Amino acid sequence: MLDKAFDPKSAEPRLYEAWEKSGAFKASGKGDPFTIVIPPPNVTGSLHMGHALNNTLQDVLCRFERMRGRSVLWQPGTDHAGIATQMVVERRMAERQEPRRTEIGREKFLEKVWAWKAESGGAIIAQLKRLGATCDWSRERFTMDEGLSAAVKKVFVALFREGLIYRDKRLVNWDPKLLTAISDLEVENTEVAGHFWHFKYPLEHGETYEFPIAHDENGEPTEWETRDYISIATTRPETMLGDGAVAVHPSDRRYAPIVGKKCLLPLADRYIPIITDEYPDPDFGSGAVKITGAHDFNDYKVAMRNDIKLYVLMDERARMLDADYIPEKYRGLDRFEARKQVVADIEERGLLIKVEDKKIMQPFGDRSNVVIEPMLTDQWYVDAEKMAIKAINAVLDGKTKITPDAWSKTYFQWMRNIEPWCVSRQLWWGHQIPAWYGPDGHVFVAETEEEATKEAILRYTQEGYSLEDINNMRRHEEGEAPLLVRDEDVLDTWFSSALWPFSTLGWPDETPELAKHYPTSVLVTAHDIIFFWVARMMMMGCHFMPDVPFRDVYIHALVLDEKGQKMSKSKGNVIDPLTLIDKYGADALRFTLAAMAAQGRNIRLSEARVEGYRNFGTKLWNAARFCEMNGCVFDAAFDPASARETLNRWIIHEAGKTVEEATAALQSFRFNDAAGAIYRFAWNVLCDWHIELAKPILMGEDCPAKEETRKTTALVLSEVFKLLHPFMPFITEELWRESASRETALIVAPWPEAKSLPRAESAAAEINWVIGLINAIRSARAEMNVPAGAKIEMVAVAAGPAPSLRLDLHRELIARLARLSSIRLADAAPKGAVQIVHEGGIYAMPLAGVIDIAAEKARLAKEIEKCVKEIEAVDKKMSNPSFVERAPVEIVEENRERRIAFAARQEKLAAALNQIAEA
RNA sequence: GGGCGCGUAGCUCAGCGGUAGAGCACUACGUUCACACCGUAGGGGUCGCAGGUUCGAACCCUGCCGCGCCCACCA
Repeated sequence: MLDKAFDPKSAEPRLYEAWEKSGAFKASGKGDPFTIVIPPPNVTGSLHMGHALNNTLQDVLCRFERMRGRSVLWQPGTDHAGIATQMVVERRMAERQEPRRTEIGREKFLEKVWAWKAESGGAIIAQLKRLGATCDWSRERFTMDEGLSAAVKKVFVALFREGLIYRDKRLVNWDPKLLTAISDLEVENTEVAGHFWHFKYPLEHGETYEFPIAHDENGEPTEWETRDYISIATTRPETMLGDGAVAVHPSDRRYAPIVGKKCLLPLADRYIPIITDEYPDPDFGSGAVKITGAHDFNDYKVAMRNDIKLYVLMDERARMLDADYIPEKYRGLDRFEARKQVVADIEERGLLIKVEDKKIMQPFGDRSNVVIEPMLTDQWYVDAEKMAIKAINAVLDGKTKITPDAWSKTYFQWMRNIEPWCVSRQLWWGHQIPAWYGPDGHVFVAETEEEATKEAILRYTQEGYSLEDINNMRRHEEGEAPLLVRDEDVLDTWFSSALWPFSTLGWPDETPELAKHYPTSVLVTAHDIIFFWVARMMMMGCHFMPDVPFRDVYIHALVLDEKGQKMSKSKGNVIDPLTLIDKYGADALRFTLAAMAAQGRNIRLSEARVEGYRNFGTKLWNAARFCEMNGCVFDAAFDPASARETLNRWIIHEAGKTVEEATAALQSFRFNDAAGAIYRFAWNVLCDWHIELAKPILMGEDCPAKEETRKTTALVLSEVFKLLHPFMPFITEELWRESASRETALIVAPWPEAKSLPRAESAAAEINWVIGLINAIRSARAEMNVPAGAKIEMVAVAAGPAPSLRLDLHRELIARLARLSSIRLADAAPKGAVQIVHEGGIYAMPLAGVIDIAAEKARLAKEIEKCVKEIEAVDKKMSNPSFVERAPVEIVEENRERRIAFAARQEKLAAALNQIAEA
């Protein structure tokens, strides 16, 4: 006996445990493999709404495919999240007033991180389970576990040997708070209020030139002033101390007289050349640009092109260096203090022309939120441009399909303009780069130190060193030291994530899982990590594997808050999915997310919607209770094709249509369409009509029709459980178990097949006629203010043989649902009756004395008005010759029929109006 | 500066070439033996604006207005 309502709190953990124990999450069976690798959440993380959506959709697909008999592997795991995790642990150490990481050293620190991971790293996994995620937890991986580390090493070494990974000294995005380089993607450019300072750089030897200050309409100069300086503008005055030149555009005639000469770099008291380069825009600012090659990406390029000296100004914390080219007073100052000082000093010397307020784009570290400083350092790079080629082609050729297709454009755009990927990070938590340096600075890349050492010995031997020399190399003044010193840096977290689709399956070993499940079927993710992750998996997968990492990429929405803002911890606008699960159950949250996951659109989550879908679950629960109370028990031996009753054939027909619709939608990732179709069928068709229409039979005398109806109803309800299971796994599984004795759990039950639910168009037409009539009667009753409880008589006027038969067949149903006391046939409508027109028939309800003549007149007039409007619309179309000529025949025919139907209806209504007017 | 997306019922959103839809909210009625987390009936939209294409446009095209996102080196 079913309880009064479903209790998610007690049922969910119980059901989940049963599924897991049963081995349902394992990729067994002989079906076609269906594989999804989970976007590994950060070990530091907890489940947010984005995860909830992402994993709901993956779980919907996995459950759907599992029921369709495929051998489903949903590969789970977590990401070590280098920067984030290191930050979390360091913060915790600080809170506990423990020694800093630099004080305890690398090894001790890493022990602490591992300890932390062991202690609280599993939180998000538990939360995924609460959502109902059917990952194969026995295969859980971590990006820093042994197997994945082996994959990382192998990939790094291979790419290095192929020349696709290299070490280079160039400008990188430096995070002065986290003290590491970061990639372009980890920089967030934000517009901030800044200033634009205009400085004079005096010319050498007090030289002067004529600078045009007014022009005629042709742009010819008309007025000049004599200048002994060149005017430059900057948003970062402190960097002037590192200027190596001033550049102007070669076509800029204003500066032609002084090109090639030198100007004084104030404060630094150096002379720097005035050069030409294509970079300066003559129409912007003064047209002259100070070139600070070591602290600006553009300037760096100019400096490289023109062989301009670079002056590194700052240390790793962005404090001014103690360097001989920096005046003493600035040394040791923070860059922002230095800025103030520089401006003050320039002004004091009378070299400040003006200061403008200006909005500027400033780069911030996405983790640290401090201003990123371009710094000249040695880092490791992946030659992304070369690796992108195969990845681009794979999508072009359709080997990987991105859905919605609009995102492939974004993918291409980024891939085609890709920059070298800086993969080294000056952190401790992560995959330490497998590179070792010899005494002469030569780098040896190998999977192990032994191999690197072997290589080193080989190289030095070939260079003519004897074994003894090599041994001597190991000796420092202090004594024994290793020949090679390992690179301290670790790899970008995304480097290991990029290998996820094959590293989790066992690569580089040739495991059975790899053979069976690669390429994976679909990657489900949000668009904000297309660059970070999808693109890089494509590059790595296409390079190291014989095929693409996934056949489909499904890009889903971002979940936003009610104001349409991205949820973020810093904004404090996060809606916790677990709170919603506690309140409404996991099923309600899942269904809401799926129902709102329309392609190409973001989701603004509203709690009312979750509540609404929780109610849907309850509705289904109650339908099942009804079935239970009325002996509708699932019978595996019952064949829906054997159903004879019209009502049963109709509901089977409708169920078949729904199966088709939901299946097609799920196959093409239209989650919202699938959810909507199932919802409408379950509530608006099965509950609202079938169950209501079935009541008289179910509650009547025992007979074959009753037995068939019981079995049909139970069967259709079972089909709903199946269809709904991917979306609402808990409540459907519970009902599945409670409503019949079954051989298998719902989670592994076969997905419904449309072909086993035969269509019955004539039955559908008949039942729809009944439904329509009931609707019409109800509507008229309400409008005539007939009390809901009152039973009234109905007279079918001059009904033809077909409607008469239908009326006769469904007399009891119609009477019950429309609250009629009797139904009889007559040749004319009785006086003082409300008359309705349904599919050409007139149905009158005599309301002797009760009827409000004026109200009935108004009602009929309103109905007639509707017909007139429809007819007018059709006439307008039909009277247009080109419509009849050019529109498809079936459209024209449809309109013709429409006209006939409405005209007939209007005629009947008019007759009714006429009659009532006489009365 | 490029690129993408969005403006449809009070709110959150489907629909994207042939009769305007859902959930929530709202109004009226309802103790019908599954369900008030319910039922029945109903109100509510010139589908951002202006042009164009088409027999026909919420849907395609162009422009404009408003909003959002991504990328980018204007010092």
